[in-house]
Amino acid sequence: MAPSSKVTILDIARITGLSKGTVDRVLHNRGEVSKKSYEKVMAVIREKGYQPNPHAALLAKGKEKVIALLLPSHTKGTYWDLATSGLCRAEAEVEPLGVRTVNFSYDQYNPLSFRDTCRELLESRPHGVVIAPMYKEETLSFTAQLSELGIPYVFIDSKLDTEDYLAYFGIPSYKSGFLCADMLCRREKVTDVLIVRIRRDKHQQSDPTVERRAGFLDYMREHIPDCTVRSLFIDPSDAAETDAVLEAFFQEFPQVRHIAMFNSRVHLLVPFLERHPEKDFRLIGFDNLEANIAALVRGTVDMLIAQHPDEQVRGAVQTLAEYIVLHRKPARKDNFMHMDLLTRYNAEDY
Amino acid sequence: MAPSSKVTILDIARITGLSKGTVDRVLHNRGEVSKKSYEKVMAVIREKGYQPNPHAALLAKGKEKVIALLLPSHTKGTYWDLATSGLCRAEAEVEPLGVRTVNFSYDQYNPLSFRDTCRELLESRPHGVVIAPMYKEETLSFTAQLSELGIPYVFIDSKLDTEDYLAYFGIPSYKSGFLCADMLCRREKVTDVLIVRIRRDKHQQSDPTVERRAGFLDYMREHIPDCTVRSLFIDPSDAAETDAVLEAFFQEFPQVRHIAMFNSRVHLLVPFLERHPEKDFRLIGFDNLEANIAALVRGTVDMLIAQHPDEQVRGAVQTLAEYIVLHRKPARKDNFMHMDLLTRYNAEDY
DNA sequence: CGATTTTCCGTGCACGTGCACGGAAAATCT
DNA sequence: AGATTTTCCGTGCACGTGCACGGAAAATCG
Repeated sequence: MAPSSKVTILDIARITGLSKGTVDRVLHNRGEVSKKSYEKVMAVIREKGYQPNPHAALLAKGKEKVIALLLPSHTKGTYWDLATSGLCRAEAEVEPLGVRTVNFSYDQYNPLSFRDTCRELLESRPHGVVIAPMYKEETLSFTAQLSELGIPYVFIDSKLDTEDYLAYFGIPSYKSGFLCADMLCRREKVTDVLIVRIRRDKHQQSDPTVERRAGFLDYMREHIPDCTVRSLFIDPSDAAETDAVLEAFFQEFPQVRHIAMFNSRVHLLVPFLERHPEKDFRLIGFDNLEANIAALVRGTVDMLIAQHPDEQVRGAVQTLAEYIVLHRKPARKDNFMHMDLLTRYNAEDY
Repeated sequence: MAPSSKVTILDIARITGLSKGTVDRVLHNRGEVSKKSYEKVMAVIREKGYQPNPHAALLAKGKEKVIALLLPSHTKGTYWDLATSGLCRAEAEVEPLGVRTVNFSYDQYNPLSFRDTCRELLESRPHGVVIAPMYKEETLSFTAQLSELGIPYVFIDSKLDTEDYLAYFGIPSYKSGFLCADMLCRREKVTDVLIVRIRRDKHQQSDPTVERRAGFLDYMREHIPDCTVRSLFIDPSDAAETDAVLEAFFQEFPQVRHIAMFNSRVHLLVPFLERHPEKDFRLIGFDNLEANIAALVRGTVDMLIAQHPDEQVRGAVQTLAEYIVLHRKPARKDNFMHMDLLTRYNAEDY
């Protein structure tokens, strides 16, 4: 017999001469089966290739599974807001599998909030978890608890070196920095580059921007060793100070035209840049926030590298759902996603 | 009562004082129900918001639905081969919905083959169809037949102006030509450009490359009006002739360094280009074929615009399956997908 | 040996829907 | 009026699995 998917539990019962109850016990190996019967059933399963019918299973047990999402709170217009659309699609896709999602969002600048949210999440006893890790230590202890409870989890955005995560969805951070440099400097003579960074809490240790910067700097060393690279720090919550810092910098270094950022706050520079159109700045940064796209289309931003958090969330939820319900292992553990290059001419279709 | 999804047919039967059989007849409006009963059931449904349980339905009727794919035959290494991975993923995703896919591939250079395949497909009476239209007239008569039979269909790659397609997945062709020009010419002084085209059958009337060329030329007219644009035709099946044609051209116009192609056969130029590294050509073209990616990574090809047929197929199958099984209408009819820009630094992760 | 525990297994109901069958009530006909 | 058709509706089984319950057979004990 070809291992067709038409083999039912009852078929196996008939063939082995046992009852469906016994076959069921073997399939879910919950004991109370003699060795002889166990072997007999297993032999038939191996030969005929039994595939459980997910509909019947779902219908029988009825209870829906729930996937918890542990993400930074997605205020409108911020990076994590981009994930929402993907989440909606994912919800629609896994709904027929009897899976529901629940949001647990935390303040990404507050490690205490992260820890509290973790506890809350654990108490809800979900069947699977999607994590965007921001704090290394806290995440590690959290995933340890998940493992102990046998709850599978998937990383998105960045990952940690735990061994038992089910999958990871994100872009290769180091390479994205490399790409960023190439896009800024190819076909142009560049002698002076500015990197604008976010002044932030030191607590945050699991940050892809660190690796991006490393990739960027390696590219520069390799391809344009005599180019000067300078850094500047801004405060994301203080627009006036940002402007002042930029003014002061370009007063001192008027020859600098090329600017790179390794996060999604590109739009913070836009007011300044648009007050100085004569300088013909070239700014490149990350992520397709609405404000960034708008500046891109206006020409103020030269290029964006998008990492599509919506696709990451969607992939994560889908993978987790299939694993929980159908016991299907993901094809790849590490799913590195496209780094999309956005210019004013291909940004409209997101 | 909130319109929770816990309302079953039996609930409705109890409330209306009728039996589940009658409710069932109303739900599938297959008659044999008095007006009074009909209205009573409908009222309850409107108020309580009945949502059928797809598992029970699928389990009960058992029979699987089938989606037919009408695509050009995807020989290994060609454009349509790229769709295969997306098809596999789609198959896995819709399998729990009880949907199967069947391939009907045709020779894209032979309209007769297209017509024959259409007939064959129709005879198999699928529940839904995915079409990549290559021949306009033939496709129109085909979709007309589908409409008559009440079979929903989805376009991918390019679409026709029929009104009753369920959805479309593809990239905006005109804009992709525009983008192509910008990527070739931004930040560089370009005075002379070559467009390499495929000499092909005149029958083919539904070809996105036409619109891409239009977008490209419009960009040039708009931004670099004094740039000369030349054209060249090659035969995709004759490598020797291709080389000869190219040699002759660049003998005559040695100043040309920038080359654009609006299809996936970029790799056909690679042997010639790699014999002349001293010329420092800049070639830009379409689609992430393995051969193209390899040349991109080597630096022979400067950039590729990828349209990800795998995602198109996946979206098409998914949409169709949800429509057939769950009667869920797609969120958008026209789904314009990303145009991905590929360079040597972001091509590896496909 | 009989009594009791343990091991093992079969039976039967539930999940929610689709659909065929047959039968009661109403409408029409003779 | 009774006989016949039409309209309408309820009942019951099937789909494949999960799981609880109870009971037979085997093993252990006194």
